[in-house]
Amino acid sequence: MTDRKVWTLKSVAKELGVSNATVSNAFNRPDQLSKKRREDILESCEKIGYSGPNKAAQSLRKGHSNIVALVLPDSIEYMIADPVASAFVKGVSSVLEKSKVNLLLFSGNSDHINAVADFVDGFICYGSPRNAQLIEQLRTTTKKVVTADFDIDRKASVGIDNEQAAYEIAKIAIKSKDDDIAILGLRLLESNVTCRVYDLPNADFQFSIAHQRLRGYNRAIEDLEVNLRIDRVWNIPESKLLTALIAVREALTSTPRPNVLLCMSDLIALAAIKEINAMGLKIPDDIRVVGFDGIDEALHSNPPLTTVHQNSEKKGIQAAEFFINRSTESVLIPFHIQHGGSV
Amino acid sequence: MTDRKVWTLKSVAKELGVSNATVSNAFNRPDQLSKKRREDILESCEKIGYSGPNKAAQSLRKGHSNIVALVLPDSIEYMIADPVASAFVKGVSSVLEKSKVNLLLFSGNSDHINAVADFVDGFICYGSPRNAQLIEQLRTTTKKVVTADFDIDRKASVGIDNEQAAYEIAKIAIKSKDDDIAILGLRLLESNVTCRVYDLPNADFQFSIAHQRLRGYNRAIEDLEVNLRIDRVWNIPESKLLTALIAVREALTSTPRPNVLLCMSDLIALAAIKEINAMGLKIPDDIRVVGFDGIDEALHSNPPLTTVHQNSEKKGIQAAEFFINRSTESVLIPFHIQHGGSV
DNA sequence: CTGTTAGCGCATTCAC
DNA sequence: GTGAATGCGCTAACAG
Repeated sequence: MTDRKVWTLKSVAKELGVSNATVSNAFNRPDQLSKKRREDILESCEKIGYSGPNKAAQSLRKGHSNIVALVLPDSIEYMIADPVASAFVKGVSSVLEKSKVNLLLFSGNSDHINAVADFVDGFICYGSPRNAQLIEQLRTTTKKVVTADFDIDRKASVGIDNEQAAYEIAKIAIKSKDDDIAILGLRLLESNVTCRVYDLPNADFQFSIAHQRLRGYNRAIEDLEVNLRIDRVWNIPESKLLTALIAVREALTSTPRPNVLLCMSDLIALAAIKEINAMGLKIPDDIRVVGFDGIDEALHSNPPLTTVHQNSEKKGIQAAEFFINRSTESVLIPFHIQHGGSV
Repeated sequence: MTDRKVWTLKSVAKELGVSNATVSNAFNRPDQLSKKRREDILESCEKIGYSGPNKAAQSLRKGHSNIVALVLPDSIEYMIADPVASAFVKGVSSVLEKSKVNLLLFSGNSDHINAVADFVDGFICYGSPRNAQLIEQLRTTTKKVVTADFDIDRKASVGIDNEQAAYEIAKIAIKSKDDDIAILGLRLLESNVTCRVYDLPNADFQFSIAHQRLRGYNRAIEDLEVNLRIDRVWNIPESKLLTALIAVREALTSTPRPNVLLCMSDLIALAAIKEINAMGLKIPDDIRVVGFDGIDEALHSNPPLTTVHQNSEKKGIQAAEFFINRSTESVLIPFHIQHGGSV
């Protein structure tokens, strides 16, 4: 295998007997030289195997790379397992691909956006990254930032009205003042544990979608004048069946057994439905269950899940379009209640 | 909002009254200066808000970036929808994340690897990219390349013995010399159409996994001395239920109706099972079906699918490890027959 | 241990 | 239209 010469713009210019600028212009600024000259040069480059200016050097010089980093809430593996996150990524990538912008996947567990910040034109950030330091880094970066399901002041964002959605679904789930409600929360706490939540953190975390949803539930609970016992709120650290199952079992085996389960994700609700069926209890007669997200699987449970449907793919599309258009807007995307048979 | 100064190594050096090299060394080569000096400098940098050398410039200078491009067979959206591809990506990302290497997703529909080649340390290429030009570009790049389910001469690769696997599963599916076999192929043709295949292309395409599997099927067919009619091979351009359904219907409505379906992916086989059930036919009595891949859904069809199980996630792990270790090996990963009730 | 120098590969002035 | 010069931000080699 003969090692082929590695061309640079400079060496190409010398080879062709023209100046560097001319070669550069041939690739970047057609108006700066005659058509014929340009075509000759491009043809020669093709022939010798020079496929154009080095993009890394170009990026250093021009200050942009045509790459955007998608900051995920957690690991890349987790994103793949989570249908909601996958749908978002799908939406983002469809827009970027059309715009010929490349996508770098960035784990929410990473230490520092610096590892990629200088290579990318900016960040699309989906949900609050597990490593909270990234938030501060994103807040202070000079690069473009669009967030989704999560806000950083003065940055463009897309999301839904989580509080209102939670309020509406809770109103549907709760039918009587005597209902005994349990809330299966998703990432209510910063820590990675599945447990009951007695005290809620005060800080930034209050703005997480989990807390927005919790406020919605609570508002419905107050409106309907029902009582929420102090030991009825659980934290689940990630939206996974097996993780959710732990909290589900705790809730279902507590005495008295709650008869309304407000779940902050469909995956949690589906875990609950499975467990309730396994226990031989009837949904919705013995227990009512509502979810959040509207994933496909929610249509196929027994009974189908009543849930908040949000269009994650569209959210991704919107976020990517905001990025491309350098928007600084914040929008709320519509959601709707999807009626199954679980209430 | 006060615009904070954007520091460069040079401006920081001037500010601190030391030379560029000293600042650079403080970040990159601790052995080149006293501990105290280093700590002082790093602390000052922290204070003024300089978070270290620009990675893009660093990469231009050093020649590596700690980013690897994962070249997908098709769009990113398609990868997300395909459980086999997702599992592969999951495997790759788990290894890269552990090694603190960043992942750029690169669509197999892209025009040219140039768009990212100068930013990345190399490519992991999963399956033959839809845009065949990328293959040639990958062949001639000077960057590191590892391929999976697909080969480029002289590059490291991981895969399974597709021909042998296809041979074994076909031997299980075929039970009599009188069996009437149909082959539902995945990407047997380069073109994006769902249709019968009468002639097979000769060129490079012969080395695709589809053709390896076809050879396996054919070897079993010859071994068992059964006859494969000339109009019994279909091409399906992508492993999707709806796309597969078209070919499935063509096959099932042809006269005489085949009684053995050799499917090159589980998704295709599952489409077939669904359709056969809908037609009121019995599996395996009326028709036998086998798949390829061993995805989770194959366990839950009615009846469960008999298929070739391959560990895609492990394949991803292996590919990423090859990349990290600069391996130039080619390995075949074991597969096994997963017995369901469909034969 | 420190500072100076010369590029990494390129794009943009500015004269001609 | 063209070519030389400057610098994007950095690091490695070298001299001190």
